[in-house]
Amino acid sequence: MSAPAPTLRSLARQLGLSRTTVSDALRGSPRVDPKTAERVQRAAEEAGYRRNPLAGALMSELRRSRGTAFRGVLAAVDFTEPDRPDAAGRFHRELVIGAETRAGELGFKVEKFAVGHAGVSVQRLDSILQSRGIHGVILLPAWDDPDLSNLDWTRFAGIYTDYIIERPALHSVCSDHYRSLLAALQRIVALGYRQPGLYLQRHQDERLQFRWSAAFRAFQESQPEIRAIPPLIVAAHEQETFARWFKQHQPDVVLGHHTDAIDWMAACGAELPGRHGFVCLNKNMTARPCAGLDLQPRTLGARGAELLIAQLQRNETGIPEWPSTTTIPARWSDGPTLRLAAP
Amino acid sequence: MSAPAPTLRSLARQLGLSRTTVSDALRGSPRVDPKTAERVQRAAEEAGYRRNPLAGALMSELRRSRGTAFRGVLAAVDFTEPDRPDAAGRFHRELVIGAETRAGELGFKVEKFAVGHAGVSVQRLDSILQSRGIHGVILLPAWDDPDLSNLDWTRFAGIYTDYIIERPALHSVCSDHYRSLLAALQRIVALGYRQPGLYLQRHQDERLQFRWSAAFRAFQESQPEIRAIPPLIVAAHEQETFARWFKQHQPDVVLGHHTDAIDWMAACGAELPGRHGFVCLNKNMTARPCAGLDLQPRTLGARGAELLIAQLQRNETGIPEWPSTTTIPARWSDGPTLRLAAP
DNA sequence: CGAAGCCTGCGGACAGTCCGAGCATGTCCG
DNA sequence: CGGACATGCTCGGACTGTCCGCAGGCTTCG
Repeated sequence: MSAPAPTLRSLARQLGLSRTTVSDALRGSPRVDPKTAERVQRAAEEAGYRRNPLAGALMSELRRSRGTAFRGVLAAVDFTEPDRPDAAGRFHRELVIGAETRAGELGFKVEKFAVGHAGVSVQRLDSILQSRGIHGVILLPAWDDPDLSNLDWTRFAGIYTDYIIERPALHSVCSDHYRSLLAALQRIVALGYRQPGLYLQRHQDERLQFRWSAAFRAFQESQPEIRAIPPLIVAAHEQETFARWFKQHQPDVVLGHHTDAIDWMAACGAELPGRHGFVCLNKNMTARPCAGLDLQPRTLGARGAELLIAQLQRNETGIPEWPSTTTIPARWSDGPTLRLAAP
Repeated sequence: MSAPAPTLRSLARQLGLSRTTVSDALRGSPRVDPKTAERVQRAAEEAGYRRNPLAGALMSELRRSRGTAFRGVLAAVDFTEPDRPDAAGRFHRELVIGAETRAGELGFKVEKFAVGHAGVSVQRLDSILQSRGIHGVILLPAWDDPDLSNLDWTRFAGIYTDYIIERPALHSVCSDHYRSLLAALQRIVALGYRQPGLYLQRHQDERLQFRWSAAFRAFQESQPEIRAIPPLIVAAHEQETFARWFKQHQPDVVLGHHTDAIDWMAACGAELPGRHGFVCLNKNMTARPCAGLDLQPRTLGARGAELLIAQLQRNETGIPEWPSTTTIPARWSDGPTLRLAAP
């Protein structure tokens, strides 16, 4: 019943062979005599031997790297684009810091590469990565649809730090915008606000397949005590459009990316953080202090590195059959544009 | 430049201590002299020592289980509940099959456990898992909120196959309901339908934080050529309620879980799959052939096992600081309740 | 007949952990 | 004061599976 589980060594003893030969035989190495191999395999099956997966993973990694200092390098690839907002730079830097830190803990290094507009071509990147022996690629978020299908993905494992997962469809990590906005609204209501308004640039909502506005409407629908205000979704930010919407619908709190709206609200007679409030939907994209959501780029970068390294350790490259998206909720952060307790 | 990476042994040699003492010191064991411990920690930091997580995972497992060697076992835990719909059984079985298959490829086995109502208590589960040396737990979806915070999570790594990630908040894998519904609607519109209607049980939408209805409304909002029909969201399925809604709003295609609705539509004079259509939102929960979404329980189970094993290989147990949700899109599946091309 | 090459199998080294053993020092009590 | 016992600290052994180098025996061929 409780016989000790068979190991390579016990099996070898029983067969009168060395553990090495048994190991080689079970993995089908050409170094062992086919007759011996078959004998070993039969004995292993009879004894119910199962190789320890942890030991296997450790040893193959150990012997392969042969004492060299670092075990692997990941590439962080940035698409330089002419029309990307400058503020995105900070978000990117934080993502990379998170990835670097976590990768370091797991024995990997991260190196940055720029592609497109102000960087190298995709072809060139391919050959650089090949010659450097880099097999893990972290793709930083791009403003427009990037296209990396030209990379020879049979040799790489990759991960996006964004929702956009086409061309090619790889695994990705990103914020859980939907859930985070619901949580933020619950918080806001707990603070006594009753007429939340959403203010977005159309491109930003479309990029996320309308997750911001969908969560907002779902919340309005599920909370009868809230007065439903139609979201203001614009092509470009303009004070006049905003002011018209604000005066017509009179939201007592506005959620949005564009922090200039704080001034525009004030210009319309709003009192922040007393009767009115402003919540920023991505605090990492603005330098202005305010309450809002921290989309946690560091944590995202860290989890991305983790997922990528797990793939490399399983020796998996290429485009996954079913790409998955791993999301992390945003962290709420208080600030001077919102009251701290219900009045 | 490329000095060999410092190991426990090299560090010990350099300090004139044994590898054991160094290991104990770095892990804060009370067995070492605090002065020695500090000396070791400083030296380790200086040398840039980083412990190999794979070796750590292997060794702690190996030495802890003494004899009954680690053979990589995961527990699939099912919450037996009196009020869960029977159809859920099939979804669960598929999840487990997916997990078993993928785990097998990675050298792990899966064993099933039942908790609650018709199974063991959480306390009992804890001691069973401990004594069996199992450290990876896959939590199958529950109809109501399960509570597993009584498990001693410092010793386990766990993953949910569901959105619900409270008590405690672990990582999870589940379908991307939001994105899948958007994709399904796009497909339906391409087939020429113009008045899609959504039919849900309230509990099912609430469980997913309204993701079904939110995606539906977001699609209506973004597609002006669609006639917006208010979703029918009921406490319990009743033909009369459905018929009233159907006759009033006249959807030409209905999306829902409850396949009886197909008969109810026909009773209202609908022609399937000609002028009208029905799309099932979870084909794995019904035996009736129809068009709809395959939420891919096998793929979910496989990815869950993968994520869990990656944690075990990093020797990570306990409740993660930032729980993440990994989602996989549903697969579209044609069927006899929907036309195959635009008329 | 000797050198070269192949086939087959073996031993060493490697990672970090845990337990029991061992040694030195301190304490207590007869 | 000395033996018994306790405590604090350190060390060595054993454990997992893999990979490379090495060695002994055999065959081949000039």
